[in-house]
Amino acid sequence: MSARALPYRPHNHDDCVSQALAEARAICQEQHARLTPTRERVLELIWESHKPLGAYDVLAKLASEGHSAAPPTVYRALDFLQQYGLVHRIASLNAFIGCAHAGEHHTGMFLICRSCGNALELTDTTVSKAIHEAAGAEAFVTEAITLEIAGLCPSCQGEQPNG
Amino acid sequence: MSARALPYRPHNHDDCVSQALAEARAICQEQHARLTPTRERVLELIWESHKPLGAYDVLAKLASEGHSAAPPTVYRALDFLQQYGLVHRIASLNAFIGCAHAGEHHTGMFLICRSCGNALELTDTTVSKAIHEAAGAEAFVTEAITLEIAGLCPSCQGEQPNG
DNA sequence: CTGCGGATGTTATAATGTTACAAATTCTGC
DNA sequence: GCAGAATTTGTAACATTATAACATCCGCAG
Ligand SMILES: [Zn+2]
Ligand SMILES: [Zn+2]
Ligand SMILES: [Zn+2]
Ligand SMILES: [Zn+2]
Repeated sequence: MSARALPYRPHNHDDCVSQALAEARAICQEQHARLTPTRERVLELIWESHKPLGAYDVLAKLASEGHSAAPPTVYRALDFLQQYGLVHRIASLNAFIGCAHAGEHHTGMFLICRSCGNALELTDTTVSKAIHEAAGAEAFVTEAITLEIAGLCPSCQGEQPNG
Repeated sequence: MSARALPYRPHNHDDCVSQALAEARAICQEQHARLTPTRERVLELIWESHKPLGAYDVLAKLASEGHSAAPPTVYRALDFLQQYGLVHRIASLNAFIGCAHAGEHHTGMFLICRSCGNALELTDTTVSKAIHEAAGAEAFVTEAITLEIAGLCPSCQGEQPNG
């Protein structure tokens, strides 16, 4: 598995998509989960870019391609994809993004550019270890971590320092 | 300024409230910001417990005490309070909680118990340093950090390990 | 008094997410 | 293949969270 492209750098994004879909198929097969056409299409739409996409944006794209769809269709697909670690929900944006480390049992940390909207998923053991230790020091049992960093990506610095 | 009580331990919570209000008044005076009755009352309601409170919960409490109020009233007060660092928004819960470190220029990290609902705000320099370094390694300019840990607080462990 | 700016009131609406139940599809044991 | 069970999908209504737009009030400077 090659290194991931940085979202805010020009890159052949079709590779991102096909790699994500291939991994998804493999993971679902291994886990005996059914990556149905709707679920796969939703995953593909989420991967259309590296910008987190709202559920209703996905819904609109589905509708625009003739797929009769209502909110539960999308939310169910997204729930499924989250369950198998194929997408993440970005709580601070009410939006969803494809997981860049599917199947790797990781704690995602997202760098979200407020200018271009792209999000980069990182895993950093120093960070997650520090978090677990801080929580452990309070005798708290960690189950889920939401870590989202808003700011400016390298490409957007200098251009518009302010909104 | 004494150490804060742990939210999930029995404590004299009136002290939490009065300390928070006193700090808020001091901060607003210093910053030439107007802590109007509505804003102060909203802050007080947020501080009614250590559980994050939804905007519409605040609204209901205001209404129940005769204060004619609509959503914008609450959201405006919450915006103001956030702006002056007196409350935090918990993105993963769509809820708000009083800041335990008002005026201290900090990055809050929240331990949120899924059983009792209480949230503890920590500041941990090891964690924030690790986060800033990880973001810096990607040449990302950090502006805001959302860090919310869901799990079980000490008081709730053992009782109901599952939902 | 008068005008100005911040704060609030009021109504309506947008955006996000869920419940409930019916219909269709897929799987399983035979 | 076929009956029944389980999963998935369709559909309509609804719940929750948040904002837009505009009128009004209030404290204060001139
Ligand atoms: Zn890409
Ligand atoms: Zn991931
Ligand atoms: Zn308390
Ligand atoms: Zn705080």
